[in-house]
Order: sequence, then structure tokens, then C-alpha cells
Amino acid sequence: MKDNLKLENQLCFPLYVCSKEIVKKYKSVLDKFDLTYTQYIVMIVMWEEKEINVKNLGERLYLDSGTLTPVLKKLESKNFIKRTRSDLDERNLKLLLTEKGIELMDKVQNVPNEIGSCINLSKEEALQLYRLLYKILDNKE
Amino acid sequence: MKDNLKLENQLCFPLYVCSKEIVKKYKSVLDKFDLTYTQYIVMIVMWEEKEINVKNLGERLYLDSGTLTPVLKKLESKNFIKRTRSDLDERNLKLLLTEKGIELMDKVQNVPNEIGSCINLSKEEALQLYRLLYKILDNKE
DNA sequence: TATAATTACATTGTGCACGATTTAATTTTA
DNA sequence: TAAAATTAAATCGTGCACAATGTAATTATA
Repeated sequence: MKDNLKLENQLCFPLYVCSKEIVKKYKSVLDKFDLTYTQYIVMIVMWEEKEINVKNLGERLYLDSGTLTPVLKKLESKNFIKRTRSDLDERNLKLLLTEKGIELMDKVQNVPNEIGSCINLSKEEALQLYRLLYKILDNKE
Repeated sequence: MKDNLKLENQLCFPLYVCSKEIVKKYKSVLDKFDLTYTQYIVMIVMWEEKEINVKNLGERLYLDSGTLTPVLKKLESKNFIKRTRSDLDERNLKLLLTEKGIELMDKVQNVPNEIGSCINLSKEEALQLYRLLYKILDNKE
């Protein structure tokens, strides 16, 4: 058997496992805020933008409307965001933060630290990893 | 707003996106073999082991029986593996390669190259990434 | 050696993730 | 400007991923 098909020689596999393991860690940290990881990264973007539509949100998160529509409905049902059609172009769904959504930002301030503390990389290593990952992603745009 | 909640400052996010994007690439490559990514990594382990049970397979792939059971049934329905209870301990499900499963190994020989060619990292960078990812994972065992 | 604990796998329910298709609104073009 | 093309979301179907629970087999223990 050729080595290139061995599990230990796959680069994607540890990527896939790391991603899952860290999302799992997020789950344990985010549960108390009634947020899933996907809902959390949507909120991260919402805190940066006053207003955004599904398409632009999807471009930032690399997610399509098939994934986002139910997530956004969930976030609306929890009163973190409001969903309304744009007046100028009714195809666009305008996403807005609610008061509760804005308040949530303060509550989750410590989440990045909690996650960071369970990743045993030095600052330099984390930066190195960050750059390598974005090098792969930049190539895909 | 504090910087630590900005999307560009999250380390997990590019990890999560990279993982998804590469799995998506695998899909386009594996479709012609009637395999999903999860089924493929199961087969990768099967080609290394003559025989394995669900528990050990799950430990190698970081997957539990809730995920594996339906995947293994699918692989059996495609005649790539056989599932039988162990004689010594009937709790154990013995997984075995079929002839068709062994033949599949030759057919997918070029998959790693096809995937590798769409990741724009040098050999050194890929190795660096590999080591960083396993450093995170080793910490979690 | 009965019973309690453990183990391996299966099942159930929830939540993505995404390809494909649909629907409605808007824009382009013949 | 009416029809065609495009666009933005929504919907549908499939396949994980995993927590929690169930079940049957095996092992440990009182």
C-alpha cells in the first residue's frame, strides 16, 4: 500500500479534526449564552456591521442561504436580531441587531480567552497557523 | 467594540472555513467513486487495518458510533466493507474489507495529488501546518 | 453466583452544511 | 416596454456530527 493514502500523511484530516474539536470546545463555552458556534460567528459579524444582508453575511462567513436562513430565523426567535426586507430592493433581507443582541456582546467578551486557553500554541505559533490558513483561503476567492 | 470579538482576529474561524472548503474539494474529487469525505477516511483506515471494530475506528477518526454506524451501513450497502459481530465478544462489530473495497484503493490512488494541487502551500509550509495542527490535537488526547 | 457496573454499538433528536431547485423581485435586452 | 436573464432568499433532500439515551453482552464484585 502506498504511503500517500495513509491517514498520517493526510493534511486535511488534522484540519478537519481540529476544526471539529475546537467547535466542540466552543459549544461548551457558548451553551450558557444559548448560542451555537454558527450563531456565534453570525453575531460576530453583526456586531461589526450595523446592517447587512444575507448575501454579504454569507460571503464573509463562507456560508450560503441554505445554511443561513434557518440560523437567522433562530437568532430572530431568540430576539438577538431582526429580519426585515429592504425598502429599496425587496429581494434583500435586512439584518439588524436588537437591544438584546447588542447586550449579548458584553456578555461574551471572555469567550475568545476561554477558547484560546485550551489551544496550546504560543503567540508566534498561533500567528503562523493563522497565516497559513489564510494563505490557503486567499487562494480560493 | 473590543478587537478580540472581530472576525479577523479569530483563529478558529479560518480553521473551520479551511476544513469545510477542503472537504468540499474532496467532494468534487470523490463523487466519481461514489464516496463522501467521511466514507473516504473510513476507507483510508480500513486499507491500513485488516480488521477493526467501531470503537477503535472511532478513536482513530475522532468520531463516535452515532456518526459511524450509518456511515458503515452505507459502506456495507455499497459492498466496500462487511460488518459482522465478533465471535469472542458479541458487543464488538468486526469491520472487514471486501474485494470491491480492496479494489477501490487502486482507483483512488490519485486523490491525494488532486487535493494537494489545490492547496497553494510549499512543502515546508504544508509540513509546518501539519505540525501545528497535530500539536493542538496531541494536547487534547 | 446473583447483581451491579461497564462496555460496544445502535438509536433518537437537534443543528448545521451544501447542492439543487424554486420563488419573487429587479435588471437587462431584444 | 414586454420578455428574458439575473439576483437574493427560501426550500428541499442528503449526509454528517454529536449529545443523550437505550440495549445487549461481558466483566467485576458483594
